[in-house]
Amino acid sequence: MAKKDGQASYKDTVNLPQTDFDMRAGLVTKEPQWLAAWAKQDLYGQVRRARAGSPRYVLHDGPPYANGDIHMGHLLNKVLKDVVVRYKTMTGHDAPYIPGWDCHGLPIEAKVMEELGRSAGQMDRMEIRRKCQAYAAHYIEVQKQQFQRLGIWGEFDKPYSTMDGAYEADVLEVFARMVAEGVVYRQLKPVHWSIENRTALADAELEYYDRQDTSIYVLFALAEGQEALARALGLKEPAGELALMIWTTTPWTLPANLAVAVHPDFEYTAARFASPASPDKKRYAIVAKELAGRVFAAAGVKEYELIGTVAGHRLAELKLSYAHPLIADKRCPVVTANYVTLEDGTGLVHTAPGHGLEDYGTAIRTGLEVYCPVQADGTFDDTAPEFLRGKVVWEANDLVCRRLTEAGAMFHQEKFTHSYPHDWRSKKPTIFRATEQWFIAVDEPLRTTSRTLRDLAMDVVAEKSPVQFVPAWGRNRLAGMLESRPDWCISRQRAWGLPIPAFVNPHGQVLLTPASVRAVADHFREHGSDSWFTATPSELLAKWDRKADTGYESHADFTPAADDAFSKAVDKGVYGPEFDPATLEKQMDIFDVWFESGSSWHAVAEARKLVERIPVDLYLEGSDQHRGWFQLSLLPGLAAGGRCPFSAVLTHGFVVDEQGYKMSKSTGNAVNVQDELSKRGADVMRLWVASVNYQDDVRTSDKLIAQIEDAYRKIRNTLRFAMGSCFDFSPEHHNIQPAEHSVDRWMALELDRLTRQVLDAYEAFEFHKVYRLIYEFCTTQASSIYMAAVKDRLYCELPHSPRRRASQTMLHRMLMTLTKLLAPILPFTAQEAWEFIPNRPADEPASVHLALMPVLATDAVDQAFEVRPELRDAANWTADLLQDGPAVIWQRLLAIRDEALVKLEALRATGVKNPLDAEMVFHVAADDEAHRRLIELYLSELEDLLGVGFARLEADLAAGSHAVEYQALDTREKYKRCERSWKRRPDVGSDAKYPDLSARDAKVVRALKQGSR
RNA sequence: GGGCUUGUAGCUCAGUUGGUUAGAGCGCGCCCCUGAUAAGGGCGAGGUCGUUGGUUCGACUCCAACCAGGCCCA
Repeated sequence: MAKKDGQASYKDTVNLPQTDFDMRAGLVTKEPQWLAAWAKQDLYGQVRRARAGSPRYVLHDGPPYANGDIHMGHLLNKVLKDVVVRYKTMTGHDAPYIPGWDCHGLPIEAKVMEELGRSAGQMDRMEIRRKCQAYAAHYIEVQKQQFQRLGIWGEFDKPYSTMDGAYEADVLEVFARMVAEGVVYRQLKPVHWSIENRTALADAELEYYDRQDTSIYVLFALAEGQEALARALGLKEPAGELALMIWTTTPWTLPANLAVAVHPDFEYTAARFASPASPDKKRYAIVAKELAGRVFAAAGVKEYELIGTVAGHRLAELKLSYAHPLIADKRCPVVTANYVTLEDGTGLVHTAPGHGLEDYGTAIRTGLEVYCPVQADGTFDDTAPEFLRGKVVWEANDLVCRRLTEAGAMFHQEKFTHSYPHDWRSKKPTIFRATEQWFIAVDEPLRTTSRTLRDLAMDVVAEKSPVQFVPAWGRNRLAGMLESRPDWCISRQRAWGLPIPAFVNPHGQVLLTPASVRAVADHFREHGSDSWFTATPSELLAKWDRKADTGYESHADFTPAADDAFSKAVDKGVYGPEFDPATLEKQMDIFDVWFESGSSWHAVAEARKLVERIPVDLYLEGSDQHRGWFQLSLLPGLAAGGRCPFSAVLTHGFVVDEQGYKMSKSTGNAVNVQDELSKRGADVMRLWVASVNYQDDVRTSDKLIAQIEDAYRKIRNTLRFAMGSCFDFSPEHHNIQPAEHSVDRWMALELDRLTRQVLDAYEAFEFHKVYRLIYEFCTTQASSIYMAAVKDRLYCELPHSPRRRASQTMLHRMLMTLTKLLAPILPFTAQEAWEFIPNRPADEPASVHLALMPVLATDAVDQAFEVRPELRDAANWTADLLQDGPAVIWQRLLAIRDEALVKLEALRATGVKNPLDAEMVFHVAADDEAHRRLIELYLSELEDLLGVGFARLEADLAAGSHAVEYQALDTREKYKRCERSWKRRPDVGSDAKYPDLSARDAKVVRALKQGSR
């Protein structure tokens, strides 16, 4: 048919988009290729060199733990960091990023021990350490690959690792400074202890099994304050003995009893009863009123009488003391404690600070000694009552019970079964036993500032502090923890870690001075911390000048707290004079891993010269790190670095499932990073990260990520269409400023608006705003409105026509802008797009990652949006509404577009499926100059914005009307169709030579014919 | 149990100092285009703003309690 031929021939005269930028991303296969290419050309190195000398921006990496594959939490954290680093780089900063790994610690050691199984018992520390070292090294490599696959940029060739000798030496330097500040001390503290393996155990190493024990109710006879108590209770005559009744399931801890704890708010009463031991003698037992019934029922005592009540805090205030039931002449006090409950026992709690964490806390609070008569092998030492010395705690149970019965102190005993912690390796029951531990004092003045660590830390989180918290509540959360935190226990009794470089002399005195620590640090720097286990003290202290070391003297005035237990530990010889390396012995404690990572501000940021001195610009971690890395970097930073290590802290929430529940392997709701990655590619995952508001917990599932993939495609296709439309365009030769009343002008404004809002959002770390802004721009402004509108001129106008070139100018600018704005989030796609942008300006670098973010003409956006409020109401529009900012005029035009589209939709229902088969008539009143002029000026643009074949204006409404009325008409009978532009218009056929073309198209085809001759 | 924190359409997010029928994009449904085509466009239906009280002329917005999540502790 002739018609078909005509179509075919005109198609050759139309400027259809051309591009090789694939519609389908193929990220899964392409991304590894990009990575390989970038590695080959050392693109990261190029970027760093390009920014050398520029203002620094340092995001200091908090080290993930080197075990296992990365999970969604890692992905979230690392991508956020990468977006920050890339954005800062693109705003002209030199933004180095040194990724790190936390290597020491129990999870790896436990895993290694588990894998080794039974043979573990036979291994020495060095064997364990070597296995752990290999394990950590393996996962550093694994995670390094996985992070890089996500497009994370950084010094992956030279990452930091906490098991590196130089790093370890730098941690010790931080420690040495803290020793010099006088905040490091040693003190007893109860820990889970395995008698079998003579070692402290971590919670993870405990297994709970049922065990039968003896539970006993014991009467502690009052020694002092009987009368006062009798009065308080309202007893007429204390015609018998008053005693405090306690309950315990570990009789062997009674020798270490130092106090009885009561709850300040509970009511206590005196229960008069006939003692089974001496039925004729009346005794009064003090118990919590609410528990009295249960206690006597348990003992089978039916006859008793409750007399009077007294509040717990009164009991403490009365200065009572009781006679220790096992130790002659020993008197112990009544203290208060909030952890006392009414669930079990008597409401009075046997307190042995050497054998329980809560008891220990009470001891610290009330000044009790942390007394532990039980030795490492589970036997009692010589400070214990004679009948127990040398006996293991398990046999002591019966001995103690017998002694209590003999003394008439046993009220009742019974066997019972409970869940009890056992050593996971020996499967034997564990005990709580106080051992010497190292601490950082938070309430001792530093020697150089005379202020305590807690005070300094509270300054950092104070309202007026310059340290920035994103989101702001991070400040609060950190403050709450710092306010109430106890001294930091930094020692662990494990193999896989950095040794605390303390030595003991034959007198039992400990050597630990800034100089001795630094000497060991020197040794570690060269040989690694393994040398602690292989070298002799003399070798380790080779660089220590014993005579010159006055470190211990400088601590002569160190009297932390008016606390007996504390002073005693110091007196025990933390700093003593007699230290000959030849006679010293190494101590085997290692550091809490938090001390190692908490020193990274020095071991990395300062040691690697990222900054001359802290603070760095940003720490960015999950919200759990308020207790972890944020806090435990802050303390060493303040003590050893003299200041807070960070200028800003950014926190993100946790990755949870679609319903908002935490992800776990057991419930099977976890999203697997590798699966998603191999299905969708890194850029999709990165876009997901950017799309969520990380300040809260972020929900995810395969379904939700699939939705993000749709968004990715939309963005990609927006770029693609713009690229295709610019195939014959070069900004250098063809740039044309948008015509005054063109939709290009609007696009220019929209691009400026987008750019400013996106850059603002990046600055505020609000990446989900970046995402939303760009995405909505692509769907609405670019795709739905602009590109649809300018298609006709791009396709049908003469290639060099100003009308077409002006739109290409905008599209090209859009390409450059969008690609740059997207680059921090979609590094792969942005680079790919960058290379496909036709005729990139010569002053732009070969890689988008070397480029700088677009710069905005100042306040152009504001001016464009300037509006006079009185003109908001259409009834007030006058001719000078055209004096408003162009963005405001365009708001009105787009409103007109919306209303007209509804009419068009209605017309569609009558059979006009294609808008090109319709014409839009705008009706206004002749005296409504505002609307008349507006539509007149923009009539051709409205035609394209609506996608109709033809648009016209009629000033035929009643005078005084300020409305626009829309009429969508079917033109299939009325006008002929232009076979080139497919528009139905009155001017089709006006050129006799081209009867099937509109005037514009006839002119274009004529020109093309001439041109080709 | 405590500290911090979150709860607006199926999803991701907006909702300005409390003020008319709570918005956007996606998804979904219906339709169109076939010169962005494993693309593009139009229209439409979806919300008792976690619940319950309270303050107020008026509350998604302020207060309280509760419910359900999350992190960290105990």
